[in-house]
Order: sequence, then structure tokens, then C-alpha cells
Amino acid sequence: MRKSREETARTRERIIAAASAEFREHGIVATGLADLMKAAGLSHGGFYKHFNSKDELVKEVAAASISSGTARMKANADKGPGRKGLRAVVESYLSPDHRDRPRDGCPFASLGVELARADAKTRVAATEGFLRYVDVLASRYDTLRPDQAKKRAIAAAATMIGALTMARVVKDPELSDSILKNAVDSILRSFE
Amino acid sequence: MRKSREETARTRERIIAAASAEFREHGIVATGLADLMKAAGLSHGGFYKHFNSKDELVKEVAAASISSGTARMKANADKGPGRKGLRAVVESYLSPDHRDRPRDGCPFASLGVELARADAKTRVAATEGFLRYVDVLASRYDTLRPDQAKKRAIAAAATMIGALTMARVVKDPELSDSILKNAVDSILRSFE
DNA sequence: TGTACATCAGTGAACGCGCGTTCACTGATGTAC
DNA sequence: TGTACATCAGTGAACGCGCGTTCACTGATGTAC
Repeated sequence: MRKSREETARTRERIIAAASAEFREHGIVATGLADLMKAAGLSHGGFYKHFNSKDELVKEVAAASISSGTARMKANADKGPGRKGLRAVVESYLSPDHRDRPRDGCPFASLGVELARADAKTRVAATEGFLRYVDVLASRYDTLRPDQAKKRAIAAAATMIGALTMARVVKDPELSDSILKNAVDSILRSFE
Repeated sequence: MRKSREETARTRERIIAAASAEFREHGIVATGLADLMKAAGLSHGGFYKHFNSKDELVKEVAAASISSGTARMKANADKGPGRKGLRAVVESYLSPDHRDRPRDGCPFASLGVELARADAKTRVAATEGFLRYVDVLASRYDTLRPDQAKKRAIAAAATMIGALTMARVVKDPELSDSILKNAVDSILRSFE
């Protein structure tokens, strides 16, 4: 039962969306194709009509989820120039809500080191995405020279990703909250 | 061919050491028991004479690798009080050498979010280990009140873990180096 | 201290299961005239 | 515009493989007298 071109394209997006959520919640290696095809409402075997391999899907998922992460970050940055926009970005990223919902959150924090072990194309997509995060953050350090702003932005991005990851690792909820809060304070302090 | 008590204990440690390296290099889920038992020089089937399950091994590995990470950090901190010791800790942690050798490096950066998905006992071990990292770092912020020092230390730890993770993710070596460098600068700046 | 027996570390093969991938088949869509 | 045929999205079963775990067996170590 062949499907129309538009429907085929929509199905492909549906698989990416389902994989995007499953990978971020359970990890790439730990998520099977059967599981995610079921999550997309399809049978297991149809996967290869859309992708050549799991690795290809991983690359698409990385690109798509980083792209939506950047969009959200940019929307928060647009709430104001300078410190105000920076605060909006950082408080949204380091919120308990983001911590508790990895399925639609930042892939650097939820996939983390799995991206480092992924194939070259995926790592390239991740690298480009990281630079877009950095650009959004750098645009808020508007009192500094651009090269200095970028340096602060790189450090801020690292702090955000590390803090969100560790907030998910630690079992004590108070400590988890305090990791988020202290990271926010530290980044805002870096604004001077 | 039963072994002596001492040799049994040594074998158990050997399995933990091998698993510790394999998990940090390839991830927990991606490492099979057969692989790591071979790395320990044993046959696959003997595993269950030492551990009740893979999860139990994961907990032991987390505890052991965090403990050795803390020891290394402490050794660097002992190079000097205040800023000097902080610099030693941070430059060692955020070195290209550490980035390139996950097998014997910090487990928070190499296992990352897999620890968040691990069972309760493993997460408790990770939580305690994180607090020991924080204590070592806090001890160098000696110009601040203890509670303020701890807050800075939490943010510094998050920055270190996030920066090391992202330095491993990005494909561009120059960007990778600059993530490490900017994170070092940012943490030293936080000393005031 | 010496002997007899129980214990158990390690081996190697097997268990059921889920993995990523392939394939024959179906039937609606797309293409060519 | 209508018809005939080629294409291919999706199904469902199967492929070989490696996973975590179990088990019968071996023989050196530990224990009891």
C-alpha cells in the first residue's frame, strides 16, 4: 500500500520525532528500532524505507533536536538584550521543568557523551549545533568585544550542559535544585 | 579449580578495573559482559561468581572510578592553597590529555547521563562522589565563607564536567581545545 | 599435623530474548502513453 | 482524460548475532576431626 509523497515525508518526520523523544529519554544505544517504530505507530520492518541505518537516523535526530533546542534558546534570548535575555535563556535551560523532561529537552544534556561516540556525520551536526548555542549566548554578552563574548558564551554553554546533566544524575532533589541554581548564578555573575 | 580467598578478591578487583575502563570508553549499555570479562582475562561465565548482576557491577564501577577521580583531584588540590590549588585541579581536569583518555578519566564526563538512568544504588554512589568533588573544589575557595565556597564549587564542577563532555563531542580539534581553555578561564575568574 | 570431605572459582556451552537488518508480499500512488 | 503498468510505503516474518544469565562440571582450597 504505497503512500503519497507528502504522506511519506510526514511519516519520516514522525519517525524522527518519535526517535528524538525516545533517544533523549532512554539513550541511543538503549533504544531499539522496534520500540521507536511502535512509538511512531508503524511496524518495525518499515524503518528501512526511510533510513539506510540506525546511524543515519541518529544523525537526523541529532540535527533536529539540536535545531529545536536552538530555537527555544533563541526565543528566550529575544526576551531582552544583554543580561535580561541571558537570564531568560539560562533560567529556562536550568529549570526543574527542563531537568524533568528530557524527552523534549536539550540533546547535549540527554545524549551527552553518546554523541561523542557517534559517527562522523552526527558529530559534525552536533558541533554545528553547539556553535549555534554559543552564538545565541554570545549575542547577549553585548558589553564585551565579540571575541570575548564568544569565550564567555562557550564557558556558559559548558556550565549549562554540565549542570543539567548532573542535576539529573544526583538522587537528592535538594542538591539537584541547588546545582541548577548555582549554575544560573555563576553564569549571570560571568556577565559582570 | 577453586582459588584462594586473596586471589578471589584480586580477581574481583580485576573485573572492576576492566569494566571501569571499558564502560568509560564505550558506555555502560554498549559494553557487554563477555567483552569486559575477556579484558579481565577470564571466561564469560565466571562473572556471576563475583557479582549478582551487571547492575551490581555498575554500582561498584561507579564507586571505584569516582573514588579514583576524587583522589587525583585531591592530589592536584594539594599543590597549593587557594587559587594555586584550584588552578592545578582545573587545568589537570580540563587538559587535552584527560579529554583523550576517557578510560581512566572522570566517570561523570564519560558515563554522564547513563548514571542518571542507572539504578538507585548507583545514583546514590554518584551523588556522594559528586559531593566529594565539590568538597575538594570548595576547599580552594578559601577567601569565601564556606557556604559561598560550596556554591562556587558546585558551579565549577558543573562547568568542568560539561566542558570535558563537549570537548569530546565536537569534531573540530581547535574548538575542542578552546572549550577546555575557556572553561578553565571561566572557573579561575570565579575565584575573583 | 594428616586425612576426608565440602566448598566454590573458573570453564565452556547453552538458555531465551531482543537487537539491527533483510525480504517476499500487498495494494495504493505515480508515470507514460 | 483514461488506461496499463511500474513504483514503492508499509506489513509481518525471518535472518544471524550478541546480549545477560544459568548450569553441569572440574579440581584446588578451606574446614572439621
